[in-house]
Order: sequence, then C-alpha cells, then structure tokens
Amino acid sequence: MKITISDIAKQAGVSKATVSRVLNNRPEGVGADKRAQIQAILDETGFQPSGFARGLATGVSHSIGLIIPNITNPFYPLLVRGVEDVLNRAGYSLFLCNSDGDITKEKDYVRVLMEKGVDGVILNSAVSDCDCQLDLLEDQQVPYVLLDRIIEGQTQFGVFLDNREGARLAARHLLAQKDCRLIYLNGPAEHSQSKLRLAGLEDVLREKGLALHSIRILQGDDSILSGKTLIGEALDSRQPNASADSLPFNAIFACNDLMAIGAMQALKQHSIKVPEDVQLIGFDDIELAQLVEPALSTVSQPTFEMGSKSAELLLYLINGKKPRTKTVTLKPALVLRGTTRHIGH
Amino acid sequence: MKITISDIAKQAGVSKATVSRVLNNRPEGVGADKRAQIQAILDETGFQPSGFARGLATGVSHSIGLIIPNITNPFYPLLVRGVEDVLNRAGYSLFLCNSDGDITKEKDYVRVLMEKGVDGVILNSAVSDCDCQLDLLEDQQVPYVLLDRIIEGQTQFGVFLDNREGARLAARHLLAQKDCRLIYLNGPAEHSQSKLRLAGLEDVLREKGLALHSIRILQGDDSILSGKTLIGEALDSRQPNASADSLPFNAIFACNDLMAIGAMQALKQHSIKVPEDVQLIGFDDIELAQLVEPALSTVSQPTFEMGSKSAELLLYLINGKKPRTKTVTLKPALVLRGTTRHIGH
DNA sequence: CTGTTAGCGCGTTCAG
DNA sequence: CTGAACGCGCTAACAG
Repeated sequence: MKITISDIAKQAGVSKATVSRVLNNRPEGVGADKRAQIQAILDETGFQPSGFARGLATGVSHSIGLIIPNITNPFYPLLVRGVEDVLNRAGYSLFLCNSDGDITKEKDYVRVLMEKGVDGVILNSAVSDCDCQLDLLEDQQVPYVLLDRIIEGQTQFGVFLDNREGARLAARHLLAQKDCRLIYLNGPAEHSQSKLRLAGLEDVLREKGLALHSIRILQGDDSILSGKTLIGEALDSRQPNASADSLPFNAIFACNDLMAIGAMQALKQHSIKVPEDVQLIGFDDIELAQLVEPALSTVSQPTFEMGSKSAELLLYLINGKKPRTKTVTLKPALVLRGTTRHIGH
Repeated sequence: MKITISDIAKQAGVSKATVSRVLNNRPEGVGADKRAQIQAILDETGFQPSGFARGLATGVSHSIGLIIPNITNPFYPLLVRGVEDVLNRAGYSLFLCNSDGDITKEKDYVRVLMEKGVDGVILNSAVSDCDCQLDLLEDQQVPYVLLDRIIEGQTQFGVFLDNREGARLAARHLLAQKDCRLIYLNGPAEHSQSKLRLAGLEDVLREKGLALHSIRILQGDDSILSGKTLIGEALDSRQPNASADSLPFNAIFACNDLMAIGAMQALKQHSIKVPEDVQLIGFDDIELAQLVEPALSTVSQPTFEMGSKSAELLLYLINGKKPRTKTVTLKPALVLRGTTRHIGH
C-alpha cells in the first residue's frame, strides 16, 4: 500500500495535522525542531501526498487544460510549449486536448477537464458560432482564457494576435506594386482569423481607393493541399499558351503559410517564377517558412509568446487577481524573404 | 456550491449508493424504473462527478502522462497525436510533459504525475544512463511503457522502431555506389537512437567488407544548424579551387532529417549539387522532408503508429492484461526521393 | 433490488 | 505550539 500522511505522523510521533503543516510549509504552528525532524522523515521516505485527497480537501488541482484544434498543425507546437513552460515553472501540469475544431469534441473535453478538477482552461477554438463550452466553464466558475479567438460583444479574458493589422501589412506590401492582380487564399470562413485577415485586406483596398471586388478570393482550408489545388486550378483555367505576362494574377496573399507553400508548389509546377512573376506572402511564420525555397515572406506572429502570455493570464485569474486589461493583443510583423520583391527605391 | 451525488440522491429520494450505481452503469442492483428516473435527474441537472472523490475512492484517475523531450521538435506532434487519439477514445486524458531530455526534469515530471495519480506513463527519454525515474514508477507499481528507448538487460514494456535496420537500409543504398565516400552525421551520442543507427551503418560496412574507419563520423546534435555547420566546415576545410570531383565526400547519411536538411543548406551554399555530386539520406521522414527542394530521401518511421501502439500497450497494462510480447517493434522503410540517385539498372 | 456504513488521504477548524 | 475530530464526494462491502 502507498505510504500516507498518517504513516509518517505515527513514525514521527506527532499528529497528521502537524505533518500537514510542514508539508505545506505553513509558517505557523510547528516548532523548528519538530519541523526539521518531520521534514527529514518526509525526505527519506520519499513521501508523496495524494493529489486526489488534496484536491478533494482543497478544491485545487494544480493542473489546467489546453484545448487546441490539432497539435499536428505546425503552428501549435511552439504555442503549446509556451503554455507548458510557464505552467511548469508555476507548478502546474497540463492536459492537452485536440479538438479538431469540432465543437462537440471541444465540449466533451471541457466537461472531462472539469471533472478532473482543472483550475483553469485555455481554449483555442476557431469557431465562434456556439459558445456552449463556455457556459459550462461559467457555470462552475472555472477561469478560462480564450486564445486567438474573438467573440463579439463578449468580454472574456483572452490573448489575441492583431490579425487584421497583420493582413494590412501584407496587403500594403503587395498592393504597392502597380497593376497588382491579387488573389487572396482564404482559410475556413468560420474562423475568426480568416475573417479578420480578410477584413485587413479590405482595409487596404479602401485605403488605396480600390474596389473590394478588384481582388479574387479563393476559399481554402488552411492545408498545403488546398493552396496547391486552388492555385493549380487558377493556373489551369487560363488560356493555353498564355505567357507569364498574361497570368490572371501576379500576387498571392495566403491566410496561412501552409496554403502559401501549397501555392508555391503549384506555381513551381507551372514553371512560374516566384517572386519575379508572382509575389507571395503567407501568414504565421511557422518554422517551415524559412526552409522552403525560396524562403517564404510572411506575417509572423509571436507564437511562443501567445502561449506563455495566455498561461500567465490564466494563472493570474486562478490566483484571483484581476488583470488590468481583459485582453492581451500581440503585434504581428511582416517578414520579407524570398517570395516578395523589393518595391520602389 | 457544486452539485454533488447526495444532492441528487435527495432529489430522487434514494440513497447515494443507488445514484452511484446508475452513474457507473452497474447492471446489478437498480430497478429499471428507478434507474430511468435517476438518469433523468442526472441529465437535467448536468451533474458531473468529482474526479478527486472518485480517484480517492477507486485509486483510478483515467489519465496518463506522456513525457517527451520537446513538442517543438517536428518529430513529436504526430506521435503525441497518436497517443492522444487512442487515449481519448478509451476515455483517458493526457498530461503532456516536455523534459528537454533533462533527466532531472524527467524525474520531477514522473513525481508530479504520480502525485496526480495517473494510471500509467509513456516515457520517451533518450538518455539511458540513469533510470531513477523508472524506480519511482516501479515502487508505486505504476504501469509504464518505454517509447523508442532501449535499456539493456532490462525487460520493460516498450514500443520501438528498428533503428538499426533503418540505418542498414540507408547505408546499403548509399554504399551501393562504388567509391562511396560517406559521412555519417551522428546525433547526440548518448541517445540510443544514435547508437543503434550507427551500429546499423557499421553492419553494412562489415557486409561489404569495408573498414569501420572508412567512413567519416561527424558529431551533431540533431538540429538543422548542426547539420549545416558540420557540413559547412567539412566543405570549407578542403583545398581552395577544388572541383566537385575532389570533394572529400560524395554521400551523407544523417541521423535525423533536421540535420540532413541542414546539410543540404550547406551544400547549396557551396553550390554543390544534390544528388549529382553528393547523395543524402535522412532519418525520421518528418513532414518537412517532402517539402524541401529537392525532396529529402529518408528512412521513414511510422510515427503516429508508434504513439498509438504505445498507448494501446499502456491501456493493456492498466487493465491488468499481460500482452503476449513485452515489446512492439515497428519497421522502418527507405523512402527514396530527390536527394538520392537511382543505382545500377 | 436497495439503503447503511465505512473508509479513500488530506486539509482545517477548534480546543487545549 | 500541537492534536483530535470532522468533512471534501464518491465507491464498495455488507446488511436488509
């Protein structure tokens, strides 16, 4: 049988209460002599308190849940690491949940996490039409922070990237060239990211006095394949024997790097030169972006920081502090590499 | 306050025991009528049992721990997904821990996981010189499976890739060309993978009647940078004005894809053609391997399956069944892409 | 078929 | 400064 707190109490000739006090470093109520003696026994027996019993008695688990769509998406590992690092340092453990963006799975996970008694939840869910998962959390007063997910009219805690501004940066660069015929490779339409990035693009169109329909929007799904297929089709549908000059587009802005890389593959297959014939900008700045050839120009987001910030915010909430602002907004940056040309000068 | 089992017991006019019975779908001991009635109350109140109390009473948590070096390494996400998928289907949750290959961290994680009362642990630790973490597990009889980590003379449960055979596959292909001057880019020497892959390479050397020192071994650390640096140095150190013919090597076998990709970058910087001037094979077959240019030839391992198999094995152990074999060995496959030439024919 | 009773291991009053 | 006693919410053994 496992060794318990009363075992050492007996062994030390004291009561469980006293052992508990030194176990939790309570300054009050134990003489230095006894304290040291008990600590010694604790150490040499390698005693480990039961998290169950502790949780039951205190209502605290020192573990939190992180729900993301899919760890297999190269955007997430760094984010997860950011979360785990600050959590671990603070003495918390992490439940990892892959929702696949499925609202049902997400709800199930939330339920399970609450059963486990997590002290808080970080939720990165891209869909925003149903918030029933949040209701569960609210009901039980479990603190949570939203990661990169905007819910209109709501005032939850969250950390976000300024997606709209990121898109503006990219769009301004691309639309700076005259006679720019731009394709926007959109991500899943229900994702707030896709919407915001499109909105940023439209901002720039307005800035430049261009019609909103002057660009072409292709609907993808954030995968390499969809980027490749979409651009491949756009290329196939043009006139045979068309020269590069007559390309139906000369710039692509993709909602994420994966689609941008897919687009590059299609372009390459058709022997279209990047960035000479068409310029290309992605979004996310995943590690892969630096490794493709030519290296992908993209809008970078501080992924690790998004994870760490959200964990910090959550810990704040768990400790009952009210952070000054309910949301943390991180800034994107345009990273120009090999798939864009330098403009002007 | 949270709603408890006695609340519904009261509400239904029965005892806690009865509620517990329907909660756990115990076939015995509850009339169909009462059962239905209680279930109804359960549903409409949205009652959720406390995992703490349950764990305390049963000694079971329905959660397991997974310790890996670093989720940020592109090899792991798929593996983690494999684990999580089968776990989730079986009603288990996953604690994710990043050890950074640090034995101290690893031990700490094991300790914490045991405090949380995990039902089992999957451990992917590359170092094998100290097994104190395992002792902890053994002491408390917590089932665990080793992932891709061989401990000599031990007979723990585990799932492994046949690393040695994988290296043989690659080495045979490379050494089939006559006058092959091979560089082996080794991973961290203390990793069992590195050792086994080197051993496989040496197997082939013996097969071919070649001296073990007829190849050059460079010591890397599994990172892109180390591959790039090492090969860069090897290239810089040759005579100036040397032609491609006089390259000090014409084939590279890297212990992992990341180093292989780094090597490719160095080669490209020196305008050395792959695979014409030097052939290159990596190991792992991470997603990136298909995306570099030219696509990387490599030894693939069934990463997802390694995760899922290890989870299955662990669940087996948790359920007290004795699997037929203590270890599952998965087979690697040589995937020839753009960084190797076809031989003979 | 159902209710009663007794812990699971720990934290936490409240007396002493 | 210390200990006895209770309760956290649930399961399990035992009666009825």
